[in-house]
Amino acid sequence: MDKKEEILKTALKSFVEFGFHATPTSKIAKEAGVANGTLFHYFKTKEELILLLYSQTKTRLIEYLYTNASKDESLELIFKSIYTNTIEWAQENKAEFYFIQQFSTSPFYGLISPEEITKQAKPHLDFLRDGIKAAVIKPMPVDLLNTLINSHIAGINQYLSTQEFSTAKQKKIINESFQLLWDMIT
Amino acid sequence: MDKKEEILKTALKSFVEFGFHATPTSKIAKEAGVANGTLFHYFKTKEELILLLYSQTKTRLIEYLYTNASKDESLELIFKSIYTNTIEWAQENKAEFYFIQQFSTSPFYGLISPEEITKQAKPHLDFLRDGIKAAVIKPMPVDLLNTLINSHIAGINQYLSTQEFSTAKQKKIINESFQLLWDMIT
DNA sequence: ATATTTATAGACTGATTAGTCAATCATTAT
DNA sequence: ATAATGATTGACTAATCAGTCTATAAATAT
Repeated sequence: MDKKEEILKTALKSFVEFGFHATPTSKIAKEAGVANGTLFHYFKTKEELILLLYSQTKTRLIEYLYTNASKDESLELIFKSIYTNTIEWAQENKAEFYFIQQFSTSPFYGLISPEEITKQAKPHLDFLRDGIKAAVIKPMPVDLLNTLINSHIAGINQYLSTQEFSTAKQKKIINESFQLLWDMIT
Repeated sequence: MDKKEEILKTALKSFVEFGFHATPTSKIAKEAGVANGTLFHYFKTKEELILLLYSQTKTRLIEYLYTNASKDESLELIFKSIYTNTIEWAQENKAEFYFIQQFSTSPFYGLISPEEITKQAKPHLDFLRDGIKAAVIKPMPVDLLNTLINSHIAGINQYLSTQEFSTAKQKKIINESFQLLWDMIT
């Protein structure tokens, strides 16, 4: 029904499989079941489509992370919830997570405005600042902390993706690696 | 003089700036100061050029890491040497390091043979196995360890690249973050 | 009912691209 | 010296691509 969403969904899949420029707009349109011109009705340019796809996907991830993070719990439990949520989302939305990484290490990333980057990082940075204020997390630059945490999660996710683990084994790895990270930053 | 090297060098710069497909072979040839046909004399296809560029760059990085790693020192000192060497290389060869990351999160990565991936990871995995045998490093899957270490380094490098630090400040960050990593895995 | 706006279609275009090819130039071997 | 091999050139091509354009259909407003 919603052709715009259909185009975005199809584009993401194809971008992940073939890359941005190796994915013609004509192919996206065809696989989305719309005409060539329809794609350009919803997106002025291919670049606009790519940029929106990134912003949308990244925003959806961040929104997911903070859904069931009740503020009553301890800092550690909240952090663990965000941590496991990220990996959970990445595992359940492999293409989307991979797309974010692919985009972030592509020249397109330079086209994202600093405001948007700041805005997307804000929830994490605020949380880390709280943790430092409460003397739970080590006093370090929050940017550095955030980068280390993100990298750690990317690494775990890569490890979980390259090999096939049972759900139980997977949970064990996530728990243990969380403990490593938590010990590192506290 | 060496046109092949000149083509590779030019291609890397352009790939980093514009992306793989947004960099025409004609432009690479022009900027390398050779004719269009010359490029295809050295590389059968553009893909071959891209793949060789990755293998070569990755190999050069790995070779650099193990140059001044004398085996007389303690495991910690050897590890620290490899750690700082990686960040040093990444800082001094920003385009090359960025290219490796860009390539690794692109569909091209799937074209690298498993043998080559295994071969490139071997030095690191061997080292980690030694560390576990010597009861210095925590007993965990070496693949997981390696992924965590690589991600950590990628993170630190990103942090150092996005902001401008004095050499002294930079050294301090590297030392402190190494300690975090070392404590985490031992 | 009628007018206006929005959605959809797909043929078309101008520009660009990877790769070819036939022809020289340079180097090395005989 | 001569032959043979490899390096280099740049014009050329067949294919492809992003984006345009005109025409209709559908939805919405008046």
